[in-house]
Amino acid sequence: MTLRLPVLVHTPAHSQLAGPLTYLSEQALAAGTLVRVPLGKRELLGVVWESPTDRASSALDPEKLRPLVGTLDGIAPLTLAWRQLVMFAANYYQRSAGEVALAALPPQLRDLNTPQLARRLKRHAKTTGADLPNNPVAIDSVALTEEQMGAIARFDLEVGPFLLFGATGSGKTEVYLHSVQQLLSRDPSAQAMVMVPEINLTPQLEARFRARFNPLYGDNAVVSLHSGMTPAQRLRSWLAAHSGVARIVLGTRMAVFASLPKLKLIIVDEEHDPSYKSQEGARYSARDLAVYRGWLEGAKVLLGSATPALESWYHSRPANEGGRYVRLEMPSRIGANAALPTTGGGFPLVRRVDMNHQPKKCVISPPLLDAIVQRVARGEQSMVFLNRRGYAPVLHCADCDWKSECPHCSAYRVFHKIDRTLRCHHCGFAERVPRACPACGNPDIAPLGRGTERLEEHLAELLANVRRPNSVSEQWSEGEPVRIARIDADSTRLKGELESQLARVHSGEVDVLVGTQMIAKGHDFRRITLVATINPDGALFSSDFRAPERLFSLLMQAAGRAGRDAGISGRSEMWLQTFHPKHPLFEALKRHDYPAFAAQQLKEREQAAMPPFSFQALVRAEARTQDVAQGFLTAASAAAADMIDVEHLTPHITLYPAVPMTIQRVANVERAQMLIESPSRAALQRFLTAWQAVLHATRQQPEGKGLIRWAVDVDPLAI
DNA sequence: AGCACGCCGACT
DNA sequence: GTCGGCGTGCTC
Repeated sequence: MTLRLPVLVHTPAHSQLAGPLTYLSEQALAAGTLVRVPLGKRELLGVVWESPTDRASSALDPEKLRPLVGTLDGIAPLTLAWRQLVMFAANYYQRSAGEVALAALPPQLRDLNTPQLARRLKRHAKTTGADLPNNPVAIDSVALTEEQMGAIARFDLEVGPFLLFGATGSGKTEVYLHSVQQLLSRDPSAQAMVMVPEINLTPQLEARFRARFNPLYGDNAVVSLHSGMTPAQRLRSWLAAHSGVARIVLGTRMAVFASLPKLKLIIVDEEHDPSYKSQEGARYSARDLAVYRGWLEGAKVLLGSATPALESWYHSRPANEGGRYVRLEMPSRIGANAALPTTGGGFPLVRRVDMNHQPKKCVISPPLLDAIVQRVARGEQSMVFLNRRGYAPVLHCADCDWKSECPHCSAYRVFHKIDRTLRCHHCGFAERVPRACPACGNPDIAPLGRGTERLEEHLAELLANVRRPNSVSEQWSEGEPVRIARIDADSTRLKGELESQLARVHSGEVDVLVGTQMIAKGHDFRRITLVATINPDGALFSSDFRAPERLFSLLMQAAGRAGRDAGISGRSEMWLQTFHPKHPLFEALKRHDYPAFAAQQLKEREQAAMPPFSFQALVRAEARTQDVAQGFLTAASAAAADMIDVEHLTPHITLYPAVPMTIQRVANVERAQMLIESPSRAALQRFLTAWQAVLHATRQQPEGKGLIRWAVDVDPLAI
């Protein structure tokens, strides 16, 4: 008998092909089976989405149904929980299930043909299980602190989800390792997933997990999953996870969709990090999906951070106040020297330089320069942090007021002195720096503002006459010049550059390190005793209501870079140059008091009815002209107003007017957006689901003419 | 998203 | 006279 199978294929949300397509099959295939199906002239990878149905899909001409090509033999069907996760993510983030499902599978699954795949599967089968150590080595247990033991015990006992609020250097990673170890030793088939925000952070975490778990469970026990891997590596990891051979999957946000049939534990490290929110395709939050997936699969979820996202912090308020997460606290730094009262718990001393009382236009204030010079003299390292790469953000002509605008975007091109280019950081357009003003011919065009390149140059000038003590003779007078290095996206473009530059810092070949947030995250610099931030004020009065939260967490992380070595932590310092030294954010930072900062922020958010006290979605539209982009949104909004009455949602949904995006034009495409807000997540979801059809319909209307695309961003991070 | 079909500008 | 630009439309 010929059966009809609903199959998901890669059909983007914009196509008219939503939902599963129906194919004919002679055999009943289990839901979750991977198949190949014809679509038009192409052959695509698909996932059988439900059990076979006899009922004819009403709308479709049965004569048009085509049989599926075949199944991907040797790969077990994806589990119900995985399919439910995909379904939930597709619904919640307003995308098609096919897009989410197929994006979650390794690309090689669709690219390889049947014999190629069979070869890969055979290789995979050979390497599995063969190398299990028959004599599990005793793991080298690290002595745990009281706080760590307390957190682990509660994690073991309670259900969760958990928020591990642990200071930088409090030993969160050891808690992760221990929890995973406990799980794997109790359950011989259980799997764990550990997520980190950035690819850069995977190698060191992988090394630590391998060192701990390979001796126990073999070389395939730990696999990674992130976009920096080759397609072949990704397939290998995916298969290891899917087949249950891999016990631990480490990865970036994409790992949240990995197939782990025996998933029992999910850890999200640095859970506050914005990288967990995808910014293209389905704009999902891997952290939020991790919590949902844990609930789906009955797996424990542990979110870890020294500066949790305000949403997570709010969720972890006491249960009797409505909190849903269990808060585990580890406030102390390991190895902190309590005998040094000035620093308190081994945290760096925060010093604020009031720039109102410094020489005008100075970049590095005299006291900060002096502090850096002192470190150099002592053979210690300093780190100067500026979150803007390039030499200068704008090039300017004082005569005619010309500025280095990008011809394709509503943004300035950044001056990169290293290769003498003006580069647009939005569309990539680059040109050689003109010798004279392109508008009026004035040869005297000047950089405005500064980035890391210019800061590096400036520091070199300021420190030109300073000598570091000669490593052999320790003689101040005969010393060598100060060695300055810069680490940012430009200096680490080539593969392996970041590692080699970090190694130079670690081995002491660098005295002063300049860099963007890249150097503030994750990497341990044991010999740095001074961290300075040049100009953090921008985020204090930003229109983005999340800017203070991001700044606080970035500064806390940056401060955490200083003096992780117990021996020197007592004299490490974090310097802030600011025109607002009394700002509450800096006051809280000085006390290393995240709870106070969070309480103040939450109060503001509550008064302004902003997340987490309201729920938001953003619709973005792109078109050749701003009028078309906004017109489409306005028309869809008007149509929604009618719809809302029907749905009885009016009191719960606020639709704001369509406005140009902050960067209105990128690569000659005009962008507009519209904010939708509701005090109820469920009401917002109901509205968006109903509105989806309206948006599609609006596109067919005259108002949709010329529209390039539109997309919904649920729980957007930046507005 | 692909991949077709389809109608208007600069080239062997 | 063709090659090719990307606008519109279709795929179980």
